[in-house]
This record gives sequence, C-alpha cells and structure tokens, in this order.
Amino acid sequence: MTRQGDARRHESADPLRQVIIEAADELYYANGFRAVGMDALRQRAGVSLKRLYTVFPSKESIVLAVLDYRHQIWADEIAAAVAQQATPRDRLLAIYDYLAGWFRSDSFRGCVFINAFGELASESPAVATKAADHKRDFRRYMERLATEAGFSEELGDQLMLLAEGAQTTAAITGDSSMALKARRAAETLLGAEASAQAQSVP
Amino acid sequence: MTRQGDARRHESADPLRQVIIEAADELYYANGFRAVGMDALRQRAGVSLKRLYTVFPSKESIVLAVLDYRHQIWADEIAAAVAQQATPRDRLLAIYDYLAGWFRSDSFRGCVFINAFGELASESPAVATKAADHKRDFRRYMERLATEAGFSEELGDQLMLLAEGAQTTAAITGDSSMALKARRAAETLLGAEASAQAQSVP
DNA sequence: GAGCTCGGAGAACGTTCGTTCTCCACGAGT
DNA sequence: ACTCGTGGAGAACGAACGTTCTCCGAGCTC
Repeated sequence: MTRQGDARRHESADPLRQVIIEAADELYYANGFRAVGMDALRQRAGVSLKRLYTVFPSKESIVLAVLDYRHQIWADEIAAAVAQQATPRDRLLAIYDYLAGWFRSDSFRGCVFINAFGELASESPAVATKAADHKRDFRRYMERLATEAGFSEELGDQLMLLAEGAQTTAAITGDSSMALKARRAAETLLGAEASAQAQSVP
Repeated sequence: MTRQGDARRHESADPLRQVIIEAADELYYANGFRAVGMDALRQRAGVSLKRLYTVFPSKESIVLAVLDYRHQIWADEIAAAVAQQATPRDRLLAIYDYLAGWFRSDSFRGCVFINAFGELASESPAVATKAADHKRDFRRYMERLATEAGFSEELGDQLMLLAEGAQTTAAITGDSSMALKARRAAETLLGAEASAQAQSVP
C-alpha cells in the first residue's frame, strides 16, 4: 500500500506503462473497475488516449496488469511483515496485524481481487482466473508458513479462511476491528494445535 | 435455495411481483447484476416491459427486492438447519454443514450480497447498505447462537469470520471443501473455549 | 525552409442498456 | 356494432463507454 523501503521492486521496466498502471490502480480501487472509463484514466495518467492504446490493447489488459501489480505488492508487503517477526507463532500472526493496519487506512475498500471477481468475472474469464490464482497463492503461502512453524497444513488453511473472512467483512461493514477478532481466533487455533502436539509427544 | 417445506413464506402478497423477483434472482445470481438487462428479465419472467415498470420503478428497486428475498431465504434456511440440531455445539456447527451443501450445488456462485456489493456498491448506496445490513444480521445471529450456548459473544464473531472466509474462497477458487475446513476450525475454537471455561470454574 | 513523421486533443462510431413512447389488438360495456 | 381503455410487443431515445479516426501542430531531417 504505502511506499516504503524497496517498494521499487513493484515497478516494471517501461515507465509509461508503470504510470498508467499506478493511475489505473488508484482509480479502479477507489471507484470500481466499471465506474472508471478510459477517459478518466487518460486524464489521471496524463497520457493521451492514443498513447494509452499503444501500451495496452484494451481495458481488460489494463485491469489484468493492475491485478498483477497488486498481487506483487500484496506478496511483498506480507512477506515484509512476516520477516519482521522472530518466532514462528508471531510470523503467522503478523498477517492479522498487517490486515489491521490496512483496514484502518482511509483508502481501504476491500480485497481488489474479490472486488474484481464480483465485478468482472462474469464477462472476463481472465480476471476470474487471476483472482483464483491470487487466492491459491495466498493459501499456499499460509500453508507453507504453518508447516515451516511445525504446524499442520490444515492450520494454514484455517488461518487463511480467517484472513479472508476479515477482509470481506471489514470491507462491507466498514468494521476494522475484524482484523483483531481474526487474530484472536488464530491465536486460539495455534494454541490448540500446539497443546495437542505436546500431548501426543509425551 | 431449493424449495422445501414451508418455503412459501418467502413469497410476497403480489404474485406478479413474486414472479419477477424469482426470475431476477435466478438471472442475477447466475450471470451477475449488470450482465442481465431488463430485456432478458422481461423474457424470463414472461412479462412485458410496461408491466414490469408498473410493478418496479427501476432496475435498482428490483435488485433491492431480490436482496430482500435472498436475505429471507438465507435466514430461514439457516434457522432450519440450526433447529435440526439438539446440542448447542451441533447447533453452532450446523452453519458449516449448511454451507457445505450450498457450495456443492451447481448453481453456487458465492454470496449474493458480496457479489452485489462488489458490482454495485460504487453506484448504489442502497445496495451497499443492504449488504452491510445482511452481514450485520448474520453476525448478530452467530453472536446470539454463541451466547445462548454459553459461549462468549466474541466466539460468535470468530465463527462468522470463518463462514465468510469459506464463502468467498469457495466462490473464487471453486473449492467446496472450504466448508469442512471452516467447520474443523470452528470445532477447535469451540473446544478451546469449553476447556477454558472448565479450567476457570474449578 | 520544405517535407515528413509522430503524437496530442478530442470528435466520431458502434454497441449496450435503462427507460419511455408508439402503435395496435382485444375485450367489456352499452 | 361501436367505443373506450387496458396491456402487449417492440421501436425509439438518450446516455455511457470502449475503441478508432481525423485533424493539426511541433519538431526533426535534408
């Protein structure tokens, strides 16, 4: 979300392409994909329509590029938040602290992939698969984090579900406390599995 | 979803209005709200455009009526699934079994309120508030179920988050096993709070 | 300086869609 | 039988939007 550290990693080689992607990202996320026309995007990016269409062949391709961009930001920021924590337990719980900060930001409008899926999946299979890919990646990431910490893969799935539920609920109801509720549930799940392990290894 | 038992409760007094709502519900849910035009709805409902506009003043009003209809179905079917279970624990877990059956149905395309929010919230504040109302209702219902079973209100919130996460994840990835994963997480949360209660009352 | 190319501004085109209007057939009442 | 009103089918209208086209000016080459 916010630019900090080596956030430059998110930028592509072509600077014009990057300007368009960032302008589209802001407008689409704030107003929805369909509500933002090519003219508004042209104006925000400071680029003529003709030039816009030399870089991207269609609006759909811009949407897909924005989703790639957001996926990279999400993955990088999650990884950074996790890396700051030392213990396996804190690394798993760092997800929810990251969500809490995101939910409280003024620009929060839910998960862009869920939004894109709801808005465009019926007309763009490419958008639908990109949303599915993103969710699959996040699930695998949580599973990996869980198994690396000595927990079951299933626990990673469960923590993923809590994070997804917090995102949609916070987006629709505007209640940013969902991140904390999800975190406390995650703590309970972690504690339960840890004590079950201690029990089974006497 | 499926009509069984006293599903007639969902019907309004005006039969023409009800025909339109049910046709709109099927088309909107299967194809998305924007993808279905008034002409397709007119054809499916077997009603002329003029008659359609005598019953509803606009498409938005039809969308809102469909959301009301779905909210009633959801509330009734959840209540029925819960009522079939005898113990407090099974009543709380009945939610996830209901979700499992729903996810496996061919017509499953996610939570209609989440979809409507993503598609229309940016242009229709009424849709946004109706989605928020629905989620608030469900949250309160889970909180009530939890407290009636002797658990904390917070546990109800956590079970709600699991259900929400399962809905979005199942919708986007098409993986219906999310209901079972949510259920197992819920079982763990229930067990943990039960044993904590046993501990604190020696 | 003349010619040429590139790109900017925005008009134009074709499509979609919500909403309204027109025309006409049918049936009831006298 | 004639009239009148109701309602059906679908044309018409206006707006929005993605995409393409036109016109024109700026800057580079010889």
